Amino acid sequence: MTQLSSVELLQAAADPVRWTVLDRLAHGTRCVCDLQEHVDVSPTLLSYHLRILRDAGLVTTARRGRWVDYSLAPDAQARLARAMPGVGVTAGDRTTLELVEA
Amino acid sequence: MTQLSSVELLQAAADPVRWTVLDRLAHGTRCVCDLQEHVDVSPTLLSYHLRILRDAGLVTTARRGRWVDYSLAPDAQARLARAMPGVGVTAGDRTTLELVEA
DNA sequence: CGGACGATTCAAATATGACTCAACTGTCGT
DNA sequence: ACGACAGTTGAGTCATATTTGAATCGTCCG
Repeated sequence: MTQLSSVELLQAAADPVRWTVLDRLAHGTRCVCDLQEHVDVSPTLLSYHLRILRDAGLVTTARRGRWVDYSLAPDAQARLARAMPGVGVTAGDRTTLELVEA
Repeated sequence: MTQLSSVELLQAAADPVRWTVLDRLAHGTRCVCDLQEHVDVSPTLLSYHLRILRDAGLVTTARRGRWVDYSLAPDAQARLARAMPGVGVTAGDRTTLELVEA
């Protein structure tokens, strides 16, 4: 997992299934079975997308009995924020809230 | 241009050429000929990628004589920030700088 | 006007990523 | 140990985004 580029990171997030998973994980740790209920794809396909998120280092996993729990990696939000084009330029000190509500 | 989803917006940014263009435009308005020097693809291909950014509403254009100037749309940064997964969750009031430097 | 320049469009070829299905691993309950 | 459950893996198929080359449009200059 050789430190991904900004583009590779954005590509990992720029998919309907993976975006939904990341968004759900932002609420906290979830087992695959929970994620499954939110995406309407086959278990196999979900697994495929989860592997991409794992490989990107955006999520971490922990087995709990039969289940596997997924969590957002601690630095996931920060790495994604840093991956946005024009970050070194705008930044200054605007809050994300300001950007979101602009 | 029917209001794009978060994923569609991220997909527009998640490409090496388009990311580079957006990043460069964050510095200010640039003609195609300037962008051309920063991407190492054929003029035809650059035009293809620029059209995708236009269709996404992330950039605007203005003809100036023989040249065409591209600018970041006023709300581009904000729309991209809003497109990040987990935005409604984290947000609070952390500065982008905090996220970037975490 | 005619040619050169900057940039875009079109149609066709290619490459990449998403998706499917069958087989597999690890864990629990009996 | 057996079978069911939760999830993953691997090898293919298919769709779509990317890429290419030829032709085109608008603008400037001699």
